[in-house]
Amino acid sequence: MVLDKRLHYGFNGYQVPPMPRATRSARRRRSFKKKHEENKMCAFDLLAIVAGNLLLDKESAPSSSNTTADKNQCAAVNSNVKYEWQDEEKPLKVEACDHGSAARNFFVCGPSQVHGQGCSCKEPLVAQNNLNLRLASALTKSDWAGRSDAEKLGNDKSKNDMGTFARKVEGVSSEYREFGDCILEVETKRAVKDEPGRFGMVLSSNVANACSLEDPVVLDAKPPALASLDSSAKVPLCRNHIPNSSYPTNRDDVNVVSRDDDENSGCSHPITKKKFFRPAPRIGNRRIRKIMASKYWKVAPRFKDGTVSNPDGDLKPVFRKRKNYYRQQRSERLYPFKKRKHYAYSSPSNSYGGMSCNGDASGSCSRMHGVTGASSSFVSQHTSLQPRDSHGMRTFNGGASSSFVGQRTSFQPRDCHVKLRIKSFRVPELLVEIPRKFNCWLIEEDGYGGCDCYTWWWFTCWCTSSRKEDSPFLLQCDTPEPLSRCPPTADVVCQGICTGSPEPHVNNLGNYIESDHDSASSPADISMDKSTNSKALVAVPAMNVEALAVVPAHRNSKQSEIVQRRIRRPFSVAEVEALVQAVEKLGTGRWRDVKLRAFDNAKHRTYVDLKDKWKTLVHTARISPQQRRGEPVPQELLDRVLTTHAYWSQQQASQQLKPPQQAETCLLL
DNA sequence: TTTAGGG
DNA sequence: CCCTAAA
Repeated sequence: MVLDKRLHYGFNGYQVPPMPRATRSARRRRSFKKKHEENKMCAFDLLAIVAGNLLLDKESAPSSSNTTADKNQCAAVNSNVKYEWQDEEKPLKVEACDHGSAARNFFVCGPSQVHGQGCSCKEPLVAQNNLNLRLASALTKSDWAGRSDAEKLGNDKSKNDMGTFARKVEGVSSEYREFGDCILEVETKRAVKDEPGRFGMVLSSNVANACSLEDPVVLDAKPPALASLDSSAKVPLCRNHIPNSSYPTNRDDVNVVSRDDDENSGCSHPITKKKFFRPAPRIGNRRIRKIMASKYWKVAPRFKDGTVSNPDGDLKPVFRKRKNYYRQQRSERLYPFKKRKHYAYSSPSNSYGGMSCNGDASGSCSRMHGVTGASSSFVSQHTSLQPRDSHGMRTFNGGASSSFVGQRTSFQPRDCHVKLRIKSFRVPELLVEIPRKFNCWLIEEDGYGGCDCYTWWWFTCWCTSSRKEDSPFLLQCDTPEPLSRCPPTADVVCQGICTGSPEPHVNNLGNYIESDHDSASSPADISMDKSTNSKALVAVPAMNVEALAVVPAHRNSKQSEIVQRRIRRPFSVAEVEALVQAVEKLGTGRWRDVKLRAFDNAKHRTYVDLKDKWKTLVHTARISPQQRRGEPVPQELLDRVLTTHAYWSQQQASQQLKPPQQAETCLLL
């Protein structure tokens, strides 16, 4: 099915409001900063993905299969793909070329998570709340197997507790994990917190082939699918690394064009390359999930020629397990995000053809928070978009009715279950318009030369404007200019953030879709599918169309209001018991000690939580049993609470009297 | 960072 | 649980 002609592509960025002048104290400033960093995180949560067949332009076939893409260079070429970096003054043009061998799917992802919170590699990826799931490397197992140890080790020989190898590049640690036939790189830790806002796109190919799905795939869109990474998975090493530093820095207009002419199934080839950046996590998550699925599908016959097999049988059971796992993991996280305020930007909903979303809660396929200015569109052949101004993005409004079946946009309860049905479609040409002021790097990651490989193209963009090195989050982006209209739409959402950019171009808040029961937030869902013939590759974004609708940014937007809120986790009786015991011993003014003593292993319980819990316990103990709610706490414990509280209160009172006495004593002596 | 309290 | 003033 050939669907839509256009794909509007837009960017969203979280706009940090100007710091109030009144905010003078360092604490206040830190608080402000922290808050917005978190907001930005949220903003990045939402990504959209677009997948489709990317037919390559034979004409542009690169002359060499070699990749020379220097980070600062203009082009990277491999046997099948060519990228070009043009002069700073010129738009970046990227062409994917293939010689009719492989139909490709591509994903376009939004901005990547920029800030990491120092997550440990020991933790499940799902726990890497703030990290990117970088679908960096995608190697086939065979490819992997064919590598020398040295290659596998790459730059970093360290091995983490998960049995995976990690590497650190630019302050980012990542590890390689095996998924199905692929080796994916997952970012596990980011040391550099203050990085420029970025946009990211990931173009992937051949996924469909790898998955070999005949029918549309219905996936449960679970958000932080990272969890899906099997921690036990054996991790291969990879040599691909993120190039160090030196990103180009002065491109204003970027025009990306992907064209395809062919549709076959084969596989595109791999390319070896560099990645300059980290793709959006969420997307990554989705992506990974999908890939994982393929792992189980392996049992199904796979054909390079594109023959399809239907793995459903195997897939479902697996997914169920995974699902639970995700849920469990997720619950450990801080998800979901709480939407304090959101911009209910809504725009006309688009109809997505070929993609349907079924949610447990009707209309709640996904939830997004503050989405603006993001849109994508598939552009009909040979159409190209050119940036028209320095800030917004241009979009095609005309005539593009997409055939995607969209999800509803309204914000839904977080516990929604999302299912996506993806159908295939072809995208003759893809043009991506990137706002000026953002530099972009096309990153190509690749798989390997086999049919099962995946090829990824990454895009990183960020403000060209100088940012404050020391205070990236202090933004003076208080008056963002309205984005150009981005038609509601689409499947691709790209977000970015403009940190410290004096001239915010993109505005907006983060948006994200939450699609799981337990909730974690999940951005766009991606899934791909494969059709019997190469022509029918599919990719789907799980975004909420309406949510993606572009909304002119308003100066008074409250994007900064989106805040994360931890999931509520009632204390169990056992925890109460432990708390009471600790407080009996330590008193009521040493919550940190209480934490260390009794909840050291409960990372989700902070000393503040314990203090709060004690407070509520005292309250609970004082009220009648009829007034109590929640899991009943044994009266015995409540009695101890009162006793303990009374005791320590008295102690504190007496302590306050002592100092003077002691002083007096000293004086007397 | 912790503590203490209001919300 | 959140938010913050205070220490």
